[in-house]
Amino acid sequence: MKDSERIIDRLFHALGDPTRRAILDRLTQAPTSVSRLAAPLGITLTAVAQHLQVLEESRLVRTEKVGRVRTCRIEPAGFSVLEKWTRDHRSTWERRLERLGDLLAEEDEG
Amino acid sequence: MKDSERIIDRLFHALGDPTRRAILDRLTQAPTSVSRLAAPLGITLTAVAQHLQVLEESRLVRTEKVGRVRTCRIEPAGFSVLEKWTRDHRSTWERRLERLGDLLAEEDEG
DNA sequence: CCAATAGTGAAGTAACTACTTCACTATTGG
DNA sequence: CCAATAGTGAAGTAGTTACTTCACTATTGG
Repeated sequence: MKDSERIIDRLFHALGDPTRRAILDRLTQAPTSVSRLAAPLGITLTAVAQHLQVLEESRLVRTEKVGRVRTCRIEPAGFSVLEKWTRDHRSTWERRLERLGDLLAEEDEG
Repeated sequence: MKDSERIIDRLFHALGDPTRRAILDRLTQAPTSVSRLAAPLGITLTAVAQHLQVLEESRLVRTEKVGRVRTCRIEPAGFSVLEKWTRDHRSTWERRLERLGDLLAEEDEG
């Protein structure tokens, strides 16, 4: 598998979990600690830490430990990968749809 | 979990597999049969059929069986869901980045 | 100083995923 | 007609994932 493929793989995998998307939504409001993230999720600190590792690997989140507190924040890098993928593929689908439109037009004419 | 959440879940899960993305790429060229999809993938027909089920459920692919042949084609519905999700969330991240920019500006001034 | 707080690491588990094989049905070209 | 073709269904498997518990190491406020 290509390198870029592995990145996309991790990204979609990271986004494919509702708990991780909830974490992202939370972090969109403001940076926060692991415990504060865990509180409303109804799962253990450990589980949240594991999700955060996945999110960090896909560059959707960046964390930094100061003292005993690890602060988590949104990292836009992962999101730009998603945007680029979507943009790249959209043009292809649009082209396909245009072609479909052309075919239908030809059918109408014929 | 909300209904829309389950849709997003399925979508990201579907896109999170390289074989399924390969199938999508192939279908972008032209509609084709299950066997033709399987040929270059090096996995069994059955496996491809299983992937197709996932892709259909996430509305990225539509299939139709005529005679003994099932023809598969791109279905844009799933993609628009992805686009909408990306668009909705991008604005939030951009806002966050602007705020970050503002904070940095304030720091510079202060 | 020290009890409470914040997080880490390792190991286990139940459920899920991406496959496989094999037996089977339906369709069709020659 | 009938052998080859196209796909389906069920059941099994190896690996992964999303958790858990428990024991542990900082760090810090009072």
